[in-house]
Amino acid sequence: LVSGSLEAAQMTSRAPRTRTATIRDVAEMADVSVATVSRMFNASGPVSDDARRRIHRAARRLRYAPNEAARSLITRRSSVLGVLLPDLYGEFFSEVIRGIDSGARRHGYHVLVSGAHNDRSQIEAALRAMRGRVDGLIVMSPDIDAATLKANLASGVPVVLLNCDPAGRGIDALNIDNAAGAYAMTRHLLSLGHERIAFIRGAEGNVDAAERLEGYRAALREAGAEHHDAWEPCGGFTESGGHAAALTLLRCRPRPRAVFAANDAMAIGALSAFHDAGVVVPDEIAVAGFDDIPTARFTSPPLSSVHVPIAALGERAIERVIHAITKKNRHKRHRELVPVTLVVRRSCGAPTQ
Amino acid sequence: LVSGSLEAAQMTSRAPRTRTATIRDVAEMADVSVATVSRMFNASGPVSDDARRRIHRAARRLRYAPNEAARSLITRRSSVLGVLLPDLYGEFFSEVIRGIDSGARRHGYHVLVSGAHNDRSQIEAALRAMRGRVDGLIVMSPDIDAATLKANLASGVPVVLLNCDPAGRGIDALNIDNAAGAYAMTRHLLSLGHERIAFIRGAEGNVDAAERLEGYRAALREAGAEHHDAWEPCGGFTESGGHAAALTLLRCRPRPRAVFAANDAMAIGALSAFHDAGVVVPDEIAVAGFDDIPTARFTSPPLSSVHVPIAALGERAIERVIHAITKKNRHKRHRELVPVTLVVRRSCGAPTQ
DNA sequence: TTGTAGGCGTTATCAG
DNA sequence: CTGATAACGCCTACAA
Repeated sequence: LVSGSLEAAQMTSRAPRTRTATIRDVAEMADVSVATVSRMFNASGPVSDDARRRIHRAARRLRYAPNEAARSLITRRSSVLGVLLPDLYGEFFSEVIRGIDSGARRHGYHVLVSGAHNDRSQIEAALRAMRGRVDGLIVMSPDIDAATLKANLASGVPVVLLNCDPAGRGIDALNIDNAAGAYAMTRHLLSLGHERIAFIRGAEGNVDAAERLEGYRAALREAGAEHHDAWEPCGGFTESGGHAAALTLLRCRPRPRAVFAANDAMAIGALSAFHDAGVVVPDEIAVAGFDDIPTARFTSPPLSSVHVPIAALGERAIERVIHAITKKNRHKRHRELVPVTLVVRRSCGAPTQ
Repeated sequence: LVSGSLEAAQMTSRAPRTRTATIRDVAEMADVSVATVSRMFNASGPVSDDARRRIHRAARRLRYAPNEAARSLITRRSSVLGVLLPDLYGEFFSEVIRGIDSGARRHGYHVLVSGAHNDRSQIEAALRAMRGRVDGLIVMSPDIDAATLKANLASGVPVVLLNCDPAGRGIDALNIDNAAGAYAMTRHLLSLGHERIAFIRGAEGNVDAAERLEGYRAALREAGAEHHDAWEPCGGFTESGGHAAALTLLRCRPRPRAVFAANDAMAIGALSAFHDAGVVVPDEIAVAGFDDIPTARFTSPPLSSVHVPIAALGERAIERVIHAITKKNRHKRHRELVPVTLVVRRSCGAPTQ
């Protein structure tokens, strides 16, 4: 009974705000029809200055905000873009998201993220859950195939594949120019006179990892340089993986003169392993990475790397989805390669810098 | 005319999928009422095995997925949680998001992110845009005040402040135990015999930065250790800021014997500065950081740091919002401190390890 | 166990 | 310039 009366008191004290205001409330208070209110909020038709003023005042007093669910029910668009992520690789991931977010904001979209999908069933579940909540989708899960995508997507939702195997035709794809980057870095290492160059591979089954490996091999092949399978340990894209791989490499005979890691995290792990083993970089062994994450310029020695405009990648992806949403018909689907550049610092033993 | 007939042909070939299926289509094909279909999908009432089978089949053939907009219009919930982020600090940020995402997923929620808000008006815009699209909110913008929050939020949307100034009463807050962590690390440095300890401050106006500074000062004061204002340069939480601050410190007389950075990124910048200057860590100067990001164990020398369970922080935040959503009434709003631990590696010159 | 019908809050199409 | 009013797709009493 006591609690009952307390409740009643509370109800009374804040009675006017018991329900969030609707367009109808605003219309009533401003003494116009809901249609007029709607027209004003969407700039979708003429509204007299007088009505405009009254509506504005009423809306502010009622703290009115349109119900987005109702809007998108009739509009058939949510202004939300979905982003499907793989297991996240530290700084690389955070940069991509930053780019995606800023791009989306600039175009008036929101971002719905869903990360850490390992197996296929999880991806399918995420895909289904996004259905109907998003106007477009950016997919970054390397191991998804076009068929799965099509099967679990609401037909008509534009998709852009980011860093995925673009094998499935008919889907927009955006990729880093991994092969060219790895090729260029390997050539650079070769040009420095390092003959025996090892490579620390990225995650198994990852497209970026595979393409980078390919670029490395192509450069070596072309130069007719020495090469052994043992010089290609896998580091899984993590610092600890790179550390372990570097230790393996140290035991190789002949020992490689340079180590090119498929990403910076692994290169950092390798740097630490060499340091602990008392092997001096770059004098005894040169090191290079891929991605050029912010930390790269602050390792000891500073890390040479292949610069990837990570945030720009995210922004570009956003632009592609939005383009697909806007001009849904007759826009050609194609693969786009984002160019990379070499950043030479001290870890690779180049004379300058 | 030609194009007209082409169009017609296309329409014919894919006529059945011209419009995404609704619950009504499923009901018709399964020869039941929409109510029965709804009951089955929401497990909100009895459905005979026979009907169940037919509905299931129809839904699959039609590739039916409920329209979320319509659902949340009537249900008044979207199963979406909003996350408001500040400018993003690399790895720290990506770890938090990972925790948030995994926590949300486990509870059947989606995550709508919105990042990089600097000034107040941007925050307000983001807040307003989230209105009505989210069931709850996690706010990580340090410079937002409770009043702004209340003014721009739909009333009734639960909020959890993450790493923000919890000054505003009546709002849930989750904070790292910054003071205790900084205090403990400073004590540790002191116990190692380092008398002159400098501190690289984080971003201006950031709560974490302020609390960490406070912990450092408290320990120094308590020990009666030497202290100069010049020993507290600001590094803005970035690697390059830490680098610059370290250079400043090197010019101090007397020169500090240890440097405690308010986060690991700055500590890494400092490490690099000392290395370049030929100052050996930890022999000539000890270094310690805060956060214990993954990279910390791979710097040279490995970085001593205050370990923050970053991902766990995100998960905990999710649990708090969801709790608030579920038992909206009578749940006490309070501040919660996440405990931190000391991780001693080689950079601080401790004898072991 | 099932079906009917009345909203949920907006937008959009018409007449005025 | 303005106002009725019909959707949008779904949930949920209530009745059968």
